Amino acid sequence: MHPVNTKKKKIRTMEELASTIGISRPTLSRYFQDPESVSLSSRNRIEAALEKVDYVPNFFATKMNRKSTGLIGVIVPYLNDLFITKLLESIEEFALKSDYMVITQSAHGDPELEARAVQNMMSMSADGVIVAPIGQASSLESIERLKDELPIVFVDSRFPDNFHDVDYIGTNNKQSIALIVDYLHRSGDSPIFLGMPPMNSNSLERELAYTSRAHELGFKPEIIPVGVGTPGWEFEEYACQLMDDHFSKGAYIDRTILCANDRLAIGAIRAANRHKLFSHGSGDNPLCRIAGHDDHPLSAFVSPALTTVSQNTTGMGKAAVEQILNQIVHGKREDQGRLRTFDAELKVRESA
Amino acid sequence: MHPVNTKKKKIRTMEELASTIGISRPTLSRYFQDPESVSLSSRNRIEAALEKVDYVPNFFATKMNRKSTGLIGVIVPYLNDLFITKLLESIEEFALKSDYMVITQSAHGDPELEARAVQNMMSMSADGVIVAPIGQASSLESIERLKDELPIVFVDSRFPDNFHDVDYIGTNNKQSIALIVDYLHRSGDSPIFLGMPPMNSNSLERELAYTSRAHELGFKPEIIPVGVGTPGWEFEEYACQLMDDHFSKGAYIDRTILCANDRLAIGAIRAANRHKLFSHGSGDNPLCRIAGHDDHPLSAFVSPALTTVSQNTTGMGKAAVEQILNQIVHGKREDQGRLRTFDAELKVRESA
DNA sequence: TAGTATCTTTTACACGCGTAAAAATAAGCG
DNA sequence: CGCTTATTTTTACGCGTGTAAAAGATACTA
Repeated sequence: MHPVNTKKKKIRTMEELASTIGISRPTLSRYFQDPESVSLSSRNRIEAALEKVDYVPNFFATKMNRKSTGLIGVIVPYLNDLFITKLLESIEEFALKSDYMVITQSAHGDPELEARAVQNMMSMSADGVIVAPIGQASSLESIERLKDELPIVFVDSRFPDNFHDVDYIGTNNKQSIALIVDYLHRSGDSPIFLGMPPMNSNSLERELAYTSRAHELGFKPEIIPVGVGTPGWEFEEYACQLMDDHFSKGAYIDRTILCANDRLAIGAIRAANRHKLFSHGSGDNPLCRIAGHDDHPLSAFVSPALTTVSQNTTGMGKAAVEQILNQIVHGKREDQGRLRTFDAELKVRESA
Repeated sequence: MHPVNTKKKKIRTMEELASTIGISRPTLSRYFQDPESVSLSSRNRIEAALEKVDYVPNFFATKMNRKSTGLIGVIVPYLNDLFITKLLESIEEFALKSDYMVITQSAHGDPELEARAVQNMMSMSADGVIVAPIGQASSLESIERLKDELPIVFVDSRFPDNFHDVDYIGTNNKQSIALIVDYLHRSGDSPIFLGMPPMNSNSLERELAYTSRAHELGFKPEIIPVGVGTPGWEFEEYACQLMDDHFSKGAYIDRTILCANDRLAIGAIRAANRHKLFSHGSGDNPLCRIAGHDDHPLSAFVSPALTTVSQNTTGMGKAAVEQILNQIVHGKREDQGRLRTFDAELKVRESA
């Protein structure tokens, strides 16, 4: 009737489609898995029919009776963090390039939900799972079961004590922290360290890397004591309040503060601005300096723009996919998981 | 052997589990769907067995032959935006409360991927789909097909011209813009408007709301001309460059700028800071004022802290789930989709 | 042209579970 | 204790597709 917006004929099953084309269903099935696996004449007839028809294969039926589901699961600790979402986008990009579909589940910071996500992955028999764990509060038993059942890769954060046989993709905290510590040390006052709440492996690794580098450079490491109470995931708020308290008492106001990540740094900068620690003096001689870690997408837009080191999220996402595909293809798991850590790059801006 | 970390016996199918318990598989099946639907004695035997055993039902098989899959699909335009991720978390929270599982697919700003996401949702026969469309570039045909097949709800952004029969959850832009315009107007200079690239319905609605309110208040609306070139999704960068250009020429440096969203405002504030438009004069008398829209999680942490209006993301997520559940339960779709728009709240901070 | 090797399609069965209908069991009642 | 009814379990079938094995078609050789 209407030349435009013509409704195509709705076809529900492959059987139906096969009979309207006049071939057998298995032939059609093989076409969908690989168009080359069918003779040219069949291929042409199928493709001609697909033009005039509205058919979507049933997801469940296609995955059900198959050795490989073509699914890569991704479990993230939460979504409200641009570092995580950048990583996620990168993972999806590279998984898609290898014709894998990505199923993402966020734990929303809750170990129970993380355990449920693990269950879902096993239930869907994903070909492999990329896990950015919540951290210390993670449901270790469930992740351990996941490990026994499916290929897995840790990304961003890991468990130092267990899981030695699991591949890990992350930042080379030793290198990245040394990079920024060196810069701060040579460009001015030696830095003190504002850690993040001890939630995942990065917390500890970065603090240790800072201490170690301080010793190497010959200055005394100094860690800002964290407040009481559980800080939760709102790093900006946490750091802002903590530093606001300190600054109010006159503490640390003329120091160089290295923050364990950019979100903390953004909070700290906010606190410093409130106390006018940057605009002090008419010239370009601020009282304090603040640096971060990650190169958060917004770190260039706060004022003063945050000096930091950039994590290679794209590389990490790509590597995570590579590692999981490697396990999927080669099957065997080594006794010792492969570690791939990425070096960071210095991003000197204004805050230090 | 080891008292701790005992590996439970791995059971692969329901059949297997049923036979080890000594009951029939359908009884077990009914237990998993509703433990109450099984006699107490059977229930006890099943639960006792489940303690000693490691069994996860097959996801695909459970969803396959069922009228309702218990899945709610969510299609988002991209993930690198904290407004979107907050919305997503809220949607997941409320979906979970109703025992639905959420499947999220990001289009990564790409209409082709959005179309693929739509296909996936149909392929999985989700019970309903919540769509935050890319915007004008969206693959309209595919969304239209989705609409014909499954219950859907638009959230955040919609298509004004078509889809009158689709439910919509969003911000009451008319109210929210009026709120901030009124505030700016009465507290100082009348605002000029920095729009976002015309990508989704909010772009146009907010600009119109601004113009309309200006007329009502009796001042002349003024819209900052957008630069050439396609701005992409990096709003901060876009606004920062645009305003940096303007400020360099001395344009708008003493004006009140209302930005269509916080990400633009954060970019604009950055540009203003570069030109020292806030720190001008020793007192609290900045040259320019900047306001935003959304209450982005980081807007309180830039300096000056961003004055804005807050979108009720929690309410919107909850409403989206409610609407989709409503469609799922009652089935019938009205000729006219239900619109639920949420009023915003004024957040006066420092930037205006 | 018969015979053999190769490529393609079809037949037949499987996957793990949901669910309606049939069978079995339990409960209630005179 | 026999009969009826309510409850629970089991039998039997189906979901939409993948895939191995059988059948068929085609090409190539002698």
